[in-house]
Amino acid sequence: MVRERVTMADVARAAGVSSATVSYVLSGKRPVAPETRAVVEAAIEELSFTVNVTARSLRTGRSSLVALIVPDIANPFFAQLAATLQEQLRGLGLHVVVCGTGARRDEERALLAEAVHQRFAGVVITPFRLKQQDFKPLVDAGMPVVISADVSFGPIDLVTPDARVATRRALERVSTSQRRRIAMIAGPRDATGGDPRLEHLRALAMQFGMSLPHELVVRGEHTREAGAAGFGALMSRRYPPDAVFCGNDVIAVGAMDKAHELGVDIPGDVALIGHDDASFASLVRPRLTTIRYPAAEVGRSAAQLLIERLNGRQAPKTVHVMAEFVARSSV
Amino acid sequence: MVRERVTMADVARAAGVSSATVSYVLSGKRPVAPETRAVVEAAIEELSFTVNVTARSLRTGRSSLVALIVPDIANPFFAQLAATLQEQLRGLGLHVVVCGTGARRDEERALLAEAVHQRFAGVVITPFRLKQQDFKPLVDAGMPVVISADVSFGPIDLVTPDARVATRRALERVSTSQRRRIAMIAGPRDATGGDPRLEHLRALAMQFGMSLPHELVVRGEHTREAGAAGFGALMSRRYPPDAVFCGNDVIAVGAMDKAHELGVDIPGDVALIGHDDASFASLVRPRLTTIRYPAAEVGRSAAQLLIERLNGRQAPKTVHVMAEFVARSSV
DNA sequence: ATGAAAGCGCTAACAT
DNA sequence: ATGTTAGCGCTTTCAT
Repeated sequence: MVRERVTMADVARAAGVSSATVSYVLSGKRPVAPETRAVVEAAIEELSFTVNVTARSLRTGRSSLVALIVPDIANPFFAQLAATLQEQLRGLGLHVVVCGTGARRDEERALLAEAVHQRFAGVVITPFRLKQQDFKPLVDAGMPVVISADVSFGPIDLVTPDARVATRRALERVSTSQRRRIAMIAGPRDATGGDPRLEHLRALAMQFGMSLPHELVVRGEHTREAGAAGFGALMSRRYPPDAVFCGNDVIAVGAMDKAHELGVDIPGDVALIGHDDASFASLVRPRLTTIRYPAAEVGRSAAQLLIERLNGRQAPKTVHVMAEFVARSSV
Repeated sequence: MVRERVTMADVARAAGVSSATVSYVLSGKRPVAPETRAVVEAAIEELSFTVNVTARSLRTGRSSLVALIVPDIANPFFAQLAATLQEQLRGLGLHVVVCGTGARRDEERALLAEAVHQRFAGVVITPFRLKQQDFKPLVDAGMPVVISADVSFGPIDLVTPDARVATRRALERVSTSQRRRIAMIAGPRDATGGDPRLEHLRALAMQFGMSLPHELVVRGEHTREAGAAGFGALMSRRYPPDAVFCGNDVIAVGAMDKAHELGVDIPGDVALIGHDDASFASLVRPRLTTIRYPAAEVGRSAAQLLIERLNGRQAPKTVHVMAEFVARSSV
C-alpha cells in the first residue's frame, strides 16, 4: 500500500479554502482569520499533511540544506561539531549535509560550488586549503556562510578560538618546570593562513624568553603517523627540545607512540602539549595536556550565526570562543 | 554580481536543440545522435551548467538525499560510518544528511517519517529503540532502507556483524588466563532486540564452562558514566567478576575510570574487553582489548546495498561483516 | 532522432 | 481576508 502524498490542494479542499490560504497559515506571511486558521489546522492534522520541501525549495530558490564542509568527518572534533550543528538546526527544519574534503583544495572548491549551484540554505565550513577569494562567489550570491577557523577570510561570519590566554598558561606551565627549548609539530605548510597556532606560540615564546628556533619546527599532515615522524625528527636534532607542542591531539598521540618507541619519557624528558582536547585526550597515558577548543560551543555559535543571517543580518560578525588550557599529565 | 542560474533551456538555446534533448543527453535514457550530443556537451561546458537537483527531485518524486540515522553522530563509530558513507555516495550525486536521535524512539520515528514524506533517496539506520513494525511504512512506500544492526528487522537490507569467532577468541583468551567469573556491562534493557552481544556471550560462556550469572550483568546507557557506575556495581558484589565484557568501548573506558579509582588493577585483578574498537581503544592505558566492528567496512557495505536497491534490486539481502578479536593489554 | 508541452507542489504577486 | 494563477526547472509522454 503506497500512501499517496497529501498536498496543499488536498488540505485546501478539505478545509474549503484555497491553497494560498493553507500556505499562509503555515508561513504566517499574511493575516488569516482565526476561524479560517482553525479549520485549516484541523484539516492539516486530519490528513497529517507535511509540506513538500522540494517544491518549496524550487519555488523559493532556496533549499533547506546546510552543508558542513570539513577536512575529515571522522575526526572527533568535527564529528562533535556535526552533532551539535544538526541538533541546533533541526528545530528550524534545516538538514545538515556532511561533506568531507580530505583536506584537498579541489574538493573544497567543488563542494562550495555545489552549495551555490544547488542553492543551499547555508554553509558551515572549516577551510583547509581554501583562499579568501574562493568565497567570493558565495558572498556575491548572498549565500550565508559561517567559517570556523583560526584566521579570518575577509568579511564573512567567523567562529574563531581565542587561544591567547590558554597558550600563555601552557607556556607558564612549561616555563615553571624549567624547560627552555620548545618545539612544535605543526600542520602542513600550505594550509590556509599558515599555521596560526604556530605563529602564536612563536610570538608568546619570545615573551617568555624561550626559543622556538626553525630547526625545532617540523610539519606534516594532521595524522598519527605524521606526529610520530615529526617527533622522531625532533629527537634526532643535536639539541633536542624539552617541550613539544602539537598542531592537534592526533599528532600528539603519534608523538607519544614514537616517544614510547624511543624510550623517551613523557613528561620526564619531554613535555607534550596538544590542541583541541579531542575525546581521547583524557584517555591516553600519560593523559594529554592540551589546549581545548570547545567543539560543541563552536557548533552552537556557528548555528547561531547562520540563523541570524537567515533572518536577514547583513553585517559580518565574529564570535570568539575561549580556548582553555587543560593540564593533565603529559607536562 | 549575482550570477543567474543557467538552466537547461539556456543550454538548449545555445546548442540549438530542445531542452528535452539536453535532458536525454544527461540521462542517456534515449538515444541521441553523436553530433547532437557533442554540440550539447559543448554548450554545457561553455555555460558551466549543472542540473537543478531540486527541480529534478520535484519532477521525479525522489530526492538525492540519503538519511543516516544513528543514536549519536559524535560517537567515533558512527562518525566513521558517516564519513565512509558520504565518500561512497558522493560519486553518485547523493548527499548524506546526518540525523542524531539521542537513542530516543520518538526521534527515531519522526526521522523515519520525515524521510518518507520528503521522498528521500534512501535511509541508512542503526535503530536503537525502534521495532520491526516501525519500518513498515518505509517498505510499503518502496523506500530503500539499509539497517546496520546486530539483529534483523524483517525483510530489509541488513549489514550485520558476525562476532561468533571473535567472541570465541575472547573467551578462549579469558579462559586460558584462568578466569572463571565473567560479567557484562550491557546496554539498556529496552534497546531493540535486547542485547545480542550479551545473549551471544552468555551462550558461548556456557560452552566454555564459565558462568555469566544474572547478578553479574548490569545495564546502562552507552556512556562513560554508565560504564563507571556499572563497574562499581560489579565490584561491590559478594563474589566480584575476574573478567568484564562491555557493550561498547565507551562503557569500557568508564569502567577503567572506576577501576583506577577503586585501585582495581587491569588486567591483574580484572580483565576488560570492549566492543567496536573505537579510535581511542588503542590509546587508553592499558590499551583496550576489544571486539572490533569495522565501521568503514560497514559503511562501504551499506552504501553498496543502497546502490543496488536504487538500481532496482527487490529481494532483501544481508551482508555479514566479520568482527575481529583485537588483543591488547587489558586482558 | 528530436520536439512540444504538461505538470510535479508550492509561493507570492495580483486581484477582489 | 481570501482567491486565482503564473511559474520555479526539470522529466517524460505523446507527436512527428
